[in-house]
Amino acid sequence: MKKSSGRRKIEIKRLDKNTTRQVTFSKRRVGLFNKAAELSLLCGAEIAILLFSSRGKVYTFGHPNVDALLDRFLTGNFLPPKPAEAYLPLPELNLDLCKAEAEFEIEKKRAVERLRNSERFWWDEALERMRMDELKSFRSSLLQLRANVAGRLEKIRAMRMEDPPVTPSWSIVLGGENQCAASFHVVKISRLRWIGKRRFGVSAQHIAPEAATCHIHTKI
Amino acid sequence: MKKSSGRRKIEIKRLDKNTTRQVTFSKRRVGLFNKAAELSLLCGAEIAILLFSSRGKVYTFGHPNVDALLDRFLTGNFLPPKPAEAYLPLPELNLDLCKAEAEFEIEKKRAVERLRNSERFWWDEALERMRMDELKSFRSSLLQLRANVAGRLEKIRAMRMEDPPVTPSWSIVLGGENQCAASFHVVKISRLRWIGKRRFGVSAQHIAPEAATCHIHTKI
DNA sequence: ACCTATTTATAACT
DNA sequence: TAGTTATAAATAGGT
Repeated sequence: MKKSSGRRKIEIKRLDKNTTRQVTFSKRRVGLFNKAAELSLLCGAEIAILLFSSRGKVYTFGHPNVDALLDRFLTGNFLPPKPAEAYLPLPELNLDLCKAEAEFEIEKKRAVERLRNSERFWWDEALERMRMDELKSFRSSLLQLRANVAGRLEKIRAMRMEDPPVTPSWSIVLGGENQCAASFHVVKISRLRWIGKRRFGVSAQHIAPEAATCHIHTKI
Repeated sequence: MKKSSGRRKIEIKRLDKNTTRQVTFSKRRVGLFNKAAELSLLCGAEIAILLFSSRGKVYTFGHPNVDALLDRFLTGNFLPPKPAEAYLPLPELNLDLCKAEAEFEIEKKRAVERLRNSERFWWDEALERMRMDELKSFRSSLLQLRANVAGRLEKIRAMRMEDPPVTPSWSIVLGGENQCAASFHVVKISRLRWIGKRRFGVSAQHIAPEAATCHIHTKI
């Protein structure tokens, strides 16, 4: 005699029964995070997942961890930070690098001024227009940003302490960070169907209104 | 005669062969995003996935879209914005709300000043200390933040236009946003094994060094 | 890209 | 929430 009717095919649409929906959420959440973990390990990829349940709980998955990946995404530093050794300039580049130092300092001063003058503008103006709730959100964003900046500065400082650079510190910048900080943009926005097809970019008439968008970002 | 040897079991560890790794990445990426889409649709959950390939490409999945969810996560607004109707104050609360209006305006002015005076400080100081690469990252963060703020303001404005509020606009704030903006914290940090077990919180001796951490955030 | 033998995930039930 | 089992779905290796 059968002990279970076994798995049955279901339609992929909102589960109406409350208990079923909750059980399915738990099971599939674990399944999703396992898939993410496997992908990460098999292919050396890094993944962050933010999962908001309909009842306001948030589950996150991250390899190596969520915050670093969010930070990388928001700041556009899409490549993982490499070990400091990777940033040592090749000998034959040393001359160029030394020549660049002076220009670099000037460029930096200009950048600071640009930020001061242009970026501060919208901020002042926006503050006036915000309502209280908007102010609160904005403040949270700022705090987050401050934490990110502080964290990054501290990390860099710590690195300098324990690993005194043989090359001038800005050479690390030129050799590595600049490369890492290269700009990216979205080259492809395709749409993923909820049901059926296993592929991106299905033809337009197949796209349901609830379709999610899938972005692929690529170095400019 | 067999047309294929069929699927075979593999060990979950980095795939050494380059082509295999790339093919697997593509296939499993699609599989992962489909799982996320199904979970979202079946259970009414919202999901953002950031996937960094080992070669510097970034793939994102988001329902309804990545940016809104990142914003929600970073600002701590974990509950989805409800439709405006949900925010109408109950009749018996109307008196209190009206009384609150005046205080609210004053509170807002104070908040603006606080932001001006305190938040701008670290920014000025930090700018001076940053190196060029740090400036660039910081600028990216600012641009992102500006985009978020602009988007939010615009959305709110659009909502007001097409749906003139019967109640004063700040009542929406009090009734809804405050509730939504409640603080959360991490109540559980469990670890997920890469291989085998399908569950969080495996005992410590089973945790591989490459284990990912899984956070569960809950309302305080 | 497509194919198919298999492995893996999971819906319903306990 | 945890276990069971029949079955649906994903996918490794090959073309």
